Amino acid sequence: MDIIKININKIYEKLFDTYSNQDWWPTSSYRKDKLDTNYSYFDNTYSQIEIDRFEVIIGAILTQNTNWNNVDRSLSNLSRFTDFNPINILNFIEDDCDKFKQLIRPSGYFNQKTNYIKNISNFFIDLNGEVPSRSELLMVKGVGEETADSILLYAYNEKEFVVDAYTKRIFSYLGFFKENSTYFYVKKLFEDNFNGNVNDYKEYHALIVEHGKNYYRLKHYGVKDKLLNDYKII
DNA sequence: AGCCAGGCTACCG
DNA sequence: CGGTAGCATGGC
Repeated sequence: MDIIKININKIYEKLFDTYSNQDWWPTSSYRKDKLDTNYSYFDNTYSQIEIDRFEVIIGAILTQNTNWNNVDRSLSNLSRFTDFNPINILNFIEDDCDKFKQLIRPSGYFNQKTNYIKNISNFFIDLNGEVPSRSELLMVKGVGEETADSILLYAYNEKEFVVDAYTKRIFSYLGFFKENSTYFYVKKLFEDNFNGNVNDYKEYHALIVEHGKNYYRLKHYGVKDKLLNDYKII
């Protein structure tokens, strides 16, 4: 058996034992505000399942290079004024773009992200309930590799491993690949070696982020990471 | 009081 | 191709 395969699976167990489950999507931590009837457009076309999906998708856009605490407030606002219905969102942006930007202001880059949300809303509507392919998602301006995989994994339960900055920092530090490895290389490494199911994929990514926050911020890269020291690939 | 967040696009050489 | 400026707020 390959040491890489063994350790990638062991690290998952170790992280899970240490941090327990992370309670990410689809369980949202933020407070869902009651719909504001003055601004809601009351579209009823979408089932709750679809709305839940889209809520994850919006979160995936808003959290790009942004702390989840900030995203939280934006999601609260969007819940209140649009109920995460893509039609309501598009109508809202059309109606009062500046106010929409204020809704998502807490999560930063609000000009860019307003456009991204407009794009993904149109894309989602055009899907008509179909599961998007990865390459289709990547054609949406505002959706890059990590966001595409996050959407597929957390909104659609597709078995796609999500690679983020922490994944690269932690596992390059541990010697699994060089720091500049491509997204695709790292993704494949995990998908070829990790034995987990879809839910384990969700958990693994969340655990990596949690561990990264503790030991792999830019200033103290890997410093004091005794937790994973045993799994270093020389 | 700086760093830094669950990145992406556009543009550069 | 690979590398990087710009985007923006809030938390610690």
